[in-house]
Amino acid sequence: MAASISDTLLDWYDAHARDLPWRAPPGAPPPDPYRVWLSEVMLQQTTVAAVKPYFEAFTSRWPDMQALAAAPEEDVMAAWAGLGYYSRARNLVKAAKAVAELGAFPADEEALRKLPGLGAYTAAAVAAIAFGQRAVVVDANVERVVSRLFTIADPLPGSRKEIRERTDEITPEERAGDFAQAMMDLGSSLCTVRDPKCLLCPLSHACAARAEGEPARYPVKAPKKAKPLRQGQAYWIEREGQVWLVRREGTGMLGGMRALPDDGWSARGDGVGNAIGEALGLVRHGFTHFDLELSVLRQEETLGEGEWWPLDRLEDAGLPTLFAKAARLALA
DNA sequence: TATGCGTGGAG
DNA sequence: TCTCCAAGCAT
Repeated sequence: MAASISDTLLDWYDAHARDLPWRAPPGAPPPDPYRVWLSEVMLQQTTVAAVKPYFEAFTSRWPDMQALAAAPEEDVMAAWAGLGYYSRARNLVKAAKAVAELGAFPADEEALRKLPGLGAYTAAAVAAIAFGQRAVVVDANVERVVSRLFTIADPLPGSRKEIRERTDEITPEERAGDFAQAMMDLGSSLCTVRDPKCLLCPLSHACAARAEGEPARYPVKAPKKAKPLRQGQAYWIEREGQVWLVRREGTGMLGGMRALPDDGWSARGDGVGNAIGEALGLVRHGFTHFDLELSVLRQEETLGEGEWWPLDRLEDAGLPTLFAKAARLALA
């Protein structure tokens, strides 16, 4: 009888696993759940290359859950600046406090799922990778690999139920964490979106899409909408080597992050855009669901509640990328 | 189920 | 330059 998909993949993983800062070698005892959790949250919709320096910075500054739970939220938000999806940082702080309160990291998928910021994927990944439990881990890599293995022709996201069932069928009872990481390594290195490298793939013999001849056709995806263009203004208010920064409120766009004052473009669609001032230039920035053209204007009077921030420490303010671009333009 | 939520790299 | 999209979650 031919080796199972999971056995074949685990053999491949034992030989080819990537060495990553948050990962234990194949077959080794599981790494610290705190590090697994932190890495998994950082990796949500974010590339390994982008995460690495943030993971090193966070684990140096806050080596364990207790340290993170004791950190002021604004420090964590500032340290997250540039990584995107800032609700992750807000939920990170909440989850750290909840775990500190519990006294220990929840050790099963159901309990993990209750922590803020842990959805179906992350709860399963932490349960499998940090606690050695069998869990069905489905991320975008797994969706792609499984769609190809079984030529699942229904478009995403409608095909998620079938993909999950198929993933469950091929997930082993032992080493489910290594299996999940192997699937993700396979998806990122060989079974890639555009140019799958089937000649190097350990699962090509079992792959229906490979047999069909056009594996890149999978997964089929529903067409996406065009992004609208919004326009807005931000204000550069400088005095005696300092700049006026506000902290954005709430859980919406860039919520909790330090920022330049603006005209409300994020909440209203387009901003009010009626301020007069020296035009410093235009910043273009793409968000997930719209593109923004932001005019940066010099103003003299402070706007809203905020704080004077020294220009020579502006790097430490933790400005999200949009406002970091605006500041760069103002200081050029 | 659909929408809001960032950013940087690949092709 | 432009389009796609990555170890998704919350509502």
